[in-house]
Amino acid sequence: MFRLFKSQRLRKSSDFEKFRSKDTRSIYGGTFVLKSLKRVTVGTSFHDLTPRIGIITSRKIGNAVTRNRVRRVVREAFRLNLKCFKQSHDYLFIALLGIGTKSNKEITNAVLNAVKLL
RNA sequence: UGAUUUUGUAAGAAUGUGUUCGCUCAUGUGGAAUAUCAUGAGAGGAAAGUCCGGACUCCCCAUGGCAGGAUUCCGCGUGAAAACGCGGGCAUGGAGCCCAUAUGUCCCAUGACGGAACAGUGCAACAGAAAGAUACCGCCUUUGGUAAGGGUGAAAUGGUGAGGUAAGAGCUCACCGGCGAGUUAGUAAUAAUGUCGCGCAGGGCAAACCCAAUUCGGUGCAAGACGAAAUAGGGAGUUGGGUAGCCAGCCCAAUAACUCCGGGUUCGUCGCACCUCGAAAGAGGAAUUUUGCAAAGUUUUGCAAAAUUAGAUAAAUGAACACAUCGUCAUUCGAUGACACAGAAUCCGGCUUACUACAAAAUCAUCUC
Repeated sequence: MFRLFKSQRLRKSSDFEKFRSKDTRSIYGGTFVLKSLKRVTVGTSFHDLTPRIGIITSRKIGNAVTRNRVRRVVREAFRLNLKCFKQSHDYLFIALLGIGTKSNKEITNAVLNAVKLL
């Protein structure tokens, strides 16, 4: 129920390139930007319809330890609150400078608030 | 007690236990899957910087020359090599002792520590007349000579005394200092020298070019191999091409080869996870942990058995809650907050840098007896 499959993560650079299109909705959350994009689905199975997420943590936000932490926290927020994310949509989380000082709970709550506005 | 250095161990978003969820890999359940279940494993001393050296990879397994890079006191040892350890020498700096007819001795620290030569070139703030060739004041027999005196400076051509001179000067001499040769000591770096020679014809920088000796083929896992997918032998140019920066040598080709532009694809597997052998099943070995036995005698050794050996790829090693274990600091003294540097990316050995706590050892400083 709360599993996170590889099919629920964006793993190809072509998936990331699609977020450059005009249909992308984005919201600024202080220390991050969250983008969403409706995906063209072919099948009707779970893996075809499930929302997917990609996380971008550039070297600007800190060293490898903080980047790892941000990735894990955002992934965990996505996994435990999958119902908040729309079906057959792709989401892109871009971490910005200053996110390294936020605690795990602060990041989780900020992400969930941003998803409701999208 | 404090500081520094070295070594070791890891630990503050901690550790342990439990509950709930989750990730990666391996093995198993007849086969397959992004399904399911079970079992097991899953970040560091620097994983970092990518500075050296190697394994391994491909390129003509790599020969000669040029160019280019690297190294640089001596001896011994460890090591595949880089590098490290020990001892010695020299230079510079500091503390102590001795000392002024002196300039030694000892301890500590630091050191890219070959070469400044009738090999060559280059560089140098401020002050100063002048920093590599020069005359500001001064002195003299004044279109010139003079480095003794003054002044500047980190540094002005060795010091003291006498002779000498127009005034001066190693111009000459004595002593001291210096350089070279010889001799002696030492494996050597080097040191000593009442021997011989040289008046000492010019300072610093080689982490400036350079010179000398030794040494180095290039490429780096985005190496490289295989599969799948995709596509139009399209256009232009060159005439041998490949080949390390270049040349030679070497290899291949002869109507094809190469370069550029344009177009397409831009996925997977292996490499790659302790090692070796094997097609595979498997066999042998290594290391770690636990248990048992034995020996020494109190944490080591040996034997036996069992288990284990990180392997991701838009990046696994995690999240929430409860309980237990505590330490330091701050505050509003219920509690809350803070508590190092930092995340494997082909693998090893070094170096360097970042940095917290604890333990041990050494050195130094201070205090007490």
